[in-house]
Amino acid sequence: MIRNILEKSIKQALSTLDIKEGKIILEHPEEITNGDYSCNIAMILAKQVAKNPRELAEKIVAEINKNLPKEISKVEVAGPGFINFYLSPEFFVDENRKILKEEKEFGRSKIGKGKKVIVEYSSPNIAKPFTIGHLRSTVIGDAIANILDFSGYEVIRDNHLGDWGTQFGKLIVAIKNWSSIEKIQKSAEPIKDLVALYVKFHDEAEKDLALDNEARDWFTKLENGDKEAKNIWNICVKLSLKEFEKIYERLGVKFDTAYGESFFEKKMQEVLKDINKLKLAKESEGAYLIFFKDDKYPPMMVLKKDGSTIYALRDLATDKFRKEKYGKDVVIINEVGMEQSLHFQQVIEAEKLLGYSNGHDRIHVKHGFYRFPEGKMSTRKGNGIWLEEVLDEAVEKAKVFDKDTAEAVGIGAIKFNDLKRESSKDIIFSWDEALNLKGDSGPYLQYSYARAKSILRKAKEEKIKKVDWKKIQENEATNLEKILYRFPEVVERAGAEYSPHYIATYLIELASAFNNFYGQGKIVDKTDSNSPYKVALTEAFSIVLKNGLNLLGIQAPEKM
RNA sequence: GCCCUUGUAGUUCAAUGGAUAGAACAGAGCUCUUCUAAGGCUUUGAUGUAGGUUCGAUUCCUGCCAGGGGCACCA
Repeated sequence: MIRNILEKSIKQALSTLDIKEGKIILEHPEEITNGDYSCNIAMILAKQVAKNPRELAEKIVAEINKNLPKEISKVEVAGPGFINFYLSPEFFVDENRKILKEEKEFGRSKIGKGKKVIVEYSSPNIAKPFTIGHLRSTVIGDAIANILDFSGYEVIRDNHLGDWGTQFGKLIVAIKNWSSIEKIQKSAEPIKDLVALYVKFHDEAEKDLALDNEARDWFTKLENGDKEAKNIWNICVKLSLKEFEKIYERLGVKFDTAYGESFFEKKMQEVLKDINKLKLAKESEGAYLIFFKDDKYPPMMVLKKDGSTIYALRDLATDKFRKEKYGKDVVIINEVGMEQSLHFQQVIEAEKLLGYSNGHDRIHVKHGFYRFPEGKMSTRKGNGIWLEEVLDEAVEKAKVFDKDTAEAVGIGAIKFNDLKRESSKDIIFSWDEALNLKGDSGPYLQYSYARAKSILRKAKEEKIKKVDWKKIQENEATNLEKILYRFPEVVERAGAEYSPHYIATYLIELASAFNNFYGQGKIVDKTDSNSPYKVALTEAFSIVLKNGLNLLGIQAPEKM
């Protein structure tokens, strides 16, 4: 990569000047007129060498100039002591050529070669609505998995279904009291019925305290393999999975594995044995919990006072299983909401104590809530917005422009709206914002892609010649070229920080540069000798944009 | 009470300790006989507050103010 060439150049200059090198940071200046890369090393080292920063920078530049790599056309000192690098036109031409050659492989790297990673995401709860709240984990987790896969990791995508827990006791009680499992099976909208029952349970339980105990009993029965309980549970799981499948299909999300929590039911005893062996847990108020040294975190419950298990223990069992199945070096990433931060800190700490984890192989990627003016949404109160309705509405809105691509565009809009921001922050949900088809949006990217494709079709019709790479004489690279080559490093950063939004914001910048390029004059023009190169550039743009959209899980329509 | 997290134009978001804090939407003004106007161009407008560290702070540290989340039998 070009970064390495620049770094080497700087290092060489520093060593001839006999300066102990500091950390070399290369960044892109915000103003593109300030060069393609900028280095602040002189300002950092100035004090150490007792020189003023500009003076030092000048010396470094003089050294670099003595042995200037062909990729660099100019190096200069600017501002308080920045060293700015201007890449040569030949470099950009070479990059474009590379993009056309590598096509959908452009941006792929081997950073993660030989490393395995499990990305756990989406993880909806059985018999609960798939709301817009689940969208975040689904979409962000999927993008992270795509990015890591593209970076050479062996990625296992796991949907950790919430198919176990006291909630099922509640559901069984509700079904038995106010409906029947047969009725639900016949229903046109079984999940909505189940949710309604769940909500009703909570309303009734406020008046009738006996219901909660009944629910606990039924969950215990379920854990003990009671036939009736198991049957109801099985049906609920099947109905839910069918519903989820529809959503995943529309979102274009796939999983490699979907071990529900129930799968770990029998594996928890082993974890308990490990805990006991190391004497990590103590009894308190009838329950059984792990206490942390110096109260680093609040104690974590593993068994309830009635002896039944709780999700913390299931999570430990899950990770123990993963380490056994995929090897102890596997990295586990949980894409789960912020509100579970403490839980994951506790789980990870416990896994360190248990020897399941070294502490670096367990990562909680957090995301904020979708927030509404009324406050945090809650399935319990029944005011969550169903994702299906949001998708339908988005698709409906997209039909105004083009019916054929409405599904891809509407869903692209929703996904991009989620992915474009740093995930840890809350999203204040507004229909206008989420369904926005203008500006910094998924449709803007898709539109730009379709437009580029249209130009390429036209170029073919007009029989524009292929570029003769040897004959290209460029004096000044376009802004589009100055952004295109950065894709691989953006992917690298997005992967390193588990942050798809870097790709999202990059793609917007890229598409803007292209649209500006488009606005500057004809691309397909037989009378223009530069036309072949402009067409090649358009193609390079379409390739990079498509690769980027793929990573975000957003479709790129050929026509719109 | 303790812990975590967030405060950037009217609004929604960017910004690897760097240069004149970028976009988009909304507002004002241009721009389709031309490969897609879901576009392009111009323009108005912002770092909650008080300190500290630093050559340099939206970014790091401390206090305060304001939002959000979590803290034992839900997941």
